[in-house]
Amino acid sequence: MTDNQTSLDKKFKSEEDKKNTSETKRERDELDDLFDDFVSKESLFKDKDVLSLRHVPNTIPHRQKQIKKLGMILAPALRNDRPSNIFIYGKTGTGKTLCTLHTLNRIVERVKDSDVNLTFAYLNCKLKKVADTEYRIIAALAKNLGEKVPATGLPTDEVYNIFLKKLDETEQVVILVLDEIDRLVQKTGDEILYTLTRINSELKRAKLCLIGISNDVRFIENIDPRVKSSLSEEELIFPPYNALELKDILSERSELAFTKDVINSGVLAKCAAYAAKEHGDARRALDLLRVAGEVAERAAADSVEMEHIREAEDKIEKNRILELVKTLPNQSKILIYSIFFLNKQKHKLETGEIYEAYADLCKVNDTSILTQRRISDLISELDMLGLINARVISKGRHGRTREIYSTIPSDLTEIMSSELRVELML
DNA sequence: AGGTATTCACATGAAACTATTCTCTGAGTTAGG
DNA sequence: TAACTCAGAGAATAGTTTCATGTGAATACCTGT
Repeated sequence: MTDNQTSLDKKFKSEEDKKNTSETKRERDELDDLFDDFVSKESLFKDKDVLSLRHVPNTIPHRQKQIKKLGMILAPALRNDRPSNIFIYGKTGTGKTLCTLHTLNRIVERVKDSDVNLTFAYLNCKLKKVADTEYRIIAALAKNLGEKVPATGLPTDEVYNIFLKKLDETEQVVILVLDEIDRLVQKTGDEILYTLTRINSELKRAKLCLIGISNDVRFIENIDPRVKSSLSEEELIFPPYNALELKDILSERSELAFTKDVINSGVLAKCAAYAAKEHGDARRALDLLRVAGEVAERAAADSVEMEHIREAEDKIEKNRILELVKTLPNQSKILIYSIFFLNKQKHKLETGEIYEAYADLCKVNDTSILTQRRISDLISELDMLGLINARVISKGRHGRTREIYSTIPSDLTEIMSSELRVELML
């Protein structure tokens, strides 16, 4: 056992010494050239921001129907009446948030010069530490109305009262958008929704309208029926975009984002097809286009070609995995590092050997060692994330175990391994 | 040969424990009247 | 005296461990031919 351990230690250590040698001398002049090139070359992009997720475009193709309906539902606000509560659902990247914000912005703009007092608050319930508990939601809302509340220390109903009081101070219509509302309910239960839907009966002057946005269609089915009926007075469904619609969106944005003739329609179609394959997610399509543009620019090409798309696809996927691994808890990082490491010598691994390697690594890293039971669960989690492939097999007399191997291309595991090693101080 | 029992090496579940984060409370402090 | 802060108590929660039980098939062991 101990022999085994020290040899493993050595192996882990020996690899990091290999590469810190040759790069320093010629770096400087090359870097100068690179900068010169970059400055002299004209950018492919006119305005890269248009392709970013934050960008709110002026027109939203293929969503007129939804926007119109939203507008119709919200229109009573123009007359200082309370619009019906709305429940919106649709998959990610189908423009739910975008359309909602667009419509709200327009309506607020419209109302600006009149004497109607209309505001809206947008909260993304997914954001940790911002809006993922009842207290935080209310606190965030109160802040939104210009009321200071301490981040902690007050009873929830106290904050609630502060919020109520401030809200009712003036005659106004407040539209509250709760994005990813399913996360909120998942974490904290539907009590808060009940409170919020009932709030209007306690208000004298102000009126509150709720807009709930959810990715999960089934979400509305398993919440309190009282909440259900009052939250979804109106329902709005955003279907996924198909490839043609995605192409329209892309071409519209690409005209704004790129300089002329950089992109031909074949490339756009390819982007759209790729994203349509992934359940019509416009966000992905735009991302892909942006990265492809960057790749092309880096390759000093005059236009974005198919191969750039392919490369971008690859790059995005790699980034996604990298991001995933980076956000893993420490123990899982050690675990996946040991899997990567063992994978180099052997394709198919078993729980037992991984656990041994993991335990050794923990000792090296001076971290507490979790039990095999827990590791077993962590392995399942990694499997769910798609970082590894694990399936239960029975090897007869030799027991039952999981057969485990990494699904990540080896060049990427190399990169991650070295990053993890630095991070974990192995 | 065919059938049954054993055994391995974990998987899977449930309950108990722990550490961390949230809420709440009341004492102390501050500021305004 | 009301409003505000803040430390610390208690509740809720997530992450783990402990204990118990389950699993599928290669292998060992019988049994009767």
